[in-house]
Amino acid sequence: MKSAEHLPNRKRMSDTEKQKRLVLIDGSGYIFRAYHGLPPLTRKSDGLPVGAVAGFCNMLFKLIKEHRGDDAPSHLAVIFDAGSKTFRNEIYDQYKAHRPLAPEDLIPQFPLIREATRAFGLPAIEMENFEADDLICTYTHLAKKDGFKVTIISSDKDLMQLVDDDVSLMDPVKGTLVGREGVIEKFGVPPELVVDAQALIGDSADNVPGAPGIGVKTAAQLLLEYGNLDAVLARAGEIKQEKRRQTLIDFKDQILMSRELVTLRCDSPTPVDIDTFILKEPEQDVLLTFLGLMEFNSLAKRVGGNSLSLLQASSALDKLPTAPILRPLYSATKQGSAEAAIQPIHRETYECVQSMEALEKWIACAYEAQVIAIDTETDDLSASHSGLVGISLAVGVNQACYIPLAHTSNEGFDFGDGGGIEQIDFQTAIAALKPLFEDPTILKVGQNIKYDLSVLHRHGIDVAPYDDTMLISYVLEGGLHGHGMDELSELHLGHTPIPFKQVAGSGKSAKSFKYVALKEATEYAAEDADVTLRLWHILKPRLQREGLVTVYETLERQMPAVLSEMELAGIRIDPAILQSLSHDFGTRMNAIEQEAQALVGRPFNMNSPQQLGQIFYDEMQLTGGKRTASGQWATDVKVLEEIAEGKPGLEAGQPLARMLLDYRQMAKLKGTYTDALTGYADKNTQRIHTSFHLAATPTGRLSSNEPNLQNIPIRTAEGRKIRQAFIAKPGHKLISADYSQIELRILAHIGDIPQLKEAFQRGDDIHAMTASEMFNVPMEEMTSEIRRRAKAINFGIIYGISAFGLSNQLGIERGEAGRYIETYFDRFPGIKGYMDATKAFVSANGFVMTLMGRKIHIPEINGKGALKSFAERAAINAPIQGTAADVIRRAMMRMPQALLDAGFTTKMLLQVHDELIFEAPDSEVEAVIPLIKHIMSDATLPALEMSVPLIVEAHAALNWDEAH
DNA sequence: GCAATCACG
DNA sequence: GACGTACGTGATTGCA
Repeated sequence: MKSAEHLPNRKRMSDTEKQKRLVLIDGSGYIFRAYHGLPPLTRKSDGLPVGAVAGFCNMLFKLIKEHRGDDAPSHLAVIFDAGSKTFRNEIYDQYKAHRPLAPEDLIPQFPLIREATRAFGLPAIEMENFEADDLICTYTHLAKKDGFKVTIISSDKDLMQLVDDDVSLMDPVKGTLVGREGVIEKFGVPPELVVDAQALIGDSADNVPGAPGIGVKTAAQLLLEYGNLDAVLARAGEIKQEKRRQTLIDFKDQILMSRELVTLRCDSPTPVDIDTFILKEPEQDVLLTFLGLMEFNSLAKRVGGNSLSLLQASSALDKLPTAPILRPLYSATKQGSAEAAIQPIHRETYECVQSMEALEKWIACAYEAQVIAIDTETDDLSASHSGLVGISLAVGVNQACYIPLAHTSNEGFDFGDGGGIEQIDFQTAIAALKPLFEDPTILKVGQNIKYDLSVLHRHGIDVAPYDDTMLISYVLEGGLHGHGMDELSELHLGHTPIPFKQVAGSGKSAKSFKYVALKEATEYAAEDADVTLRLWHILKPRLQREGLVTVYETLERQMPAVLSEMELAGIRIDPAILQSLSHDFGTRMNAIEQEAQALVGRPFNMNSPQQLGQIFYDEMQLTGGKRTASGQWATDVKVLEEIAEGKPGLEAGQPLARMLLDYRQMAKLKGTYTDALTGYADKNTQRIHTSFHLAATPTGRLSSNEPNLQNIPIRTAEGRKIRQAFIAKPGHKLISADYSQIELRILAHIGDIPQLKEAFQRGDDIHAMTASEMFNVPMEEMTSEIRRRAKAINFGIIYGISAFGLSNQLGIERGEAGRYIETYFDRFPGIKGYMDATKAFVSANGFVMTLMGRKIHIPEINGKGALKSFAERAAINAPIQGTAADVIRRAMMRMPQALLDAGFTTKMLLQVHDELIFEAPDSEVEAVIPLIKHIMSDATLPALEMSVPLIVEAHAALNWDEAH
């Protein structure tokens, strides 16, 4: 064995200078082995997946224990892959392109595993754009120059190219050392020819093409015969076997590229010096704290201590270098963080940063703090267009600053010179902040951070990692109150931040933030960052205490980045179509208005419900009209339709009601859509950029505003014309993919209704099936009217049905509606059971939960009478609507990476509750649709297996109307 | 700033 | 027995 060979050498050296031995561990390989080798373990207190972390810790523990004594390494480091893309993707975009995505429950464990490494007192090394193998190669070369012996622990055969007298490779599975002979055994060539051999052989796992038809044997034979790859290629013409000769000539470029791909780089940047790899015992309290927090109790015992309680562990917390994902968990135990956060606000301590020296000082503080709050100020409210005016940072309680970047005193006349205001050059400041904002070890906290992500992205900064206090609050207290900063500040800090109105004015006198004087701007903006950081200290630890970490991590945290990308992409419209529709609607409205005024005999406002009530009930003397809640005459569609039908007492209003119905429809379409939408379109790109709100609804649904693209007409033929104006850019198609009947499917699953589940599994018409069950009509004899009634009942159930509501919807007697409901409950008893259980649960707890664990608070359940009934219906609806919302969120979070990994450039543009809209190049349409369907259909996996299939329908077309 | 209306899921 | 209702959004308009 190798060690015997080197024994004399080492002994001799140990008299004077001990032989330095470096062990480099391929951490990424370890992760996957740990993950696949263990059952999917989760942390007991909050369900965070930690199986791979546990396996990894066990391996490190074993490794350290085994490497004590005589031939113990003097230096050791664990090397990781930094990301999925490296310089090799620039050489060959298909490199590793067929690799499957990391499993969902493994992703949050990557940062934890780096943390585990540090807790064991070992350096965790990675470098963006390079693979772990490149770093291993680089450090190996450096170490050899320094007189080290190197052992690489990895099962990756690529590393065999590094083996020589001073470098050996250890297979962690078999525990065997691979030396020169081992390499020859594997490749048939010595280590120095491994790269040439791999270039010929290729690698299907990494998608390295190599030379078609040439395998290990042939490669070795060729290389040994000609000496090396260059010689093989140069003398390819001499090869006798015709096919082999032709392959080597035809695929020369591909083989050379393959060699470039498999050659490890020994010149990658090195984040730290080898000296820092010097091996030392782990600090017991730090390691035990980590193991305690991970709740690895048996390993903690083996390491030596009794397992520590979180509180006892807190003294060790500050010694632990913390990765962002773990930091918040530690903070849960930090007495004082949350307490410090409620100290009084001192705005006078905020600093206005006007020089690079000052900015560099703040950036240094930010690195020290590791968790900082950021906030951007802009010249208007639209994240996709507004200009960046300044940035504020908070690094601690009352430690906040504002960095003005584009302020000016030339109000109304922006000469771009700042009007003599002293501020750092815009690009210089951006360049200085970019590394901080993108540093993977610094957690950036924002309040509604989607806005800041969008603004900063347009200046070349991709903020990561981040937390969002608005979303943390939403997870903790959704349904109890709003989640805007001012409201949260009042609630948790008892502090009223300076209202925006106070600094920028409101209404007509409102001015852009760039004209706000620096003193006021600093107080306002720095306070926002200060408050945000304080809120984070108070709210984030509660996620863990209340068992909501997984909900936050899997349903919220990625959404700001996903939505920011969608909003910035926007969707293209054809203004000519909208203008032509506007003109058409306008002409017809005018004609109707003339007619109606002639009929009434005087001018009146067609848009005034009040005047209409007067005309119908005072002047025309109609009887039997309804009134609204506030006592006005009701003139909504329902009432107008009754009048238009000419019911007794209402005949006189018939012609006018018809006119109004037509007028109203067109006024709505023109005013809300055809006129307004063109105004939202970007002049250059003709694209509309909506804003999605993540914390607007109690159920987890998104909302869309400015403009609302979730209520574009579809139900009438006239309305659908508006959808035709939403188009794909040239060479592209829009793809609309929507979940079919998702809420009813979720109801079938939650209520465990056998007939519904079976019908969905068979793919039956669900409303017809319901009708058949309820009304004892065989499917073959189903009429559209009976089916319509059943459909209304199905929807009614989702809304927390009442006889009144159903009778209203179907236009039938209340008693009859009541009998329908009884029949329904009789046929589907599971639904009654779900409704009763939900009512009991919400009464006892004040909230209900979705299948994915999102809490929806319904405080009104403690009210009386109508308020309580209202709350009960909301409680019945919330888990259904909320689970559907969770499902599409999961799909959305996975979609961008899935598209990217599969090599598509298709972009996700819009979400409309159960539908996603994409823009795809024509060449991708056919292949991308199955991927989209797959991501959406399987969105609940692996966390939740539905007993009903989630079916997704998708179509592509040039416009939204035809795609749907 | 609220009420009424109506567009969507 | 009265209450007053279908669940969840956002935009526009009129009117105080």
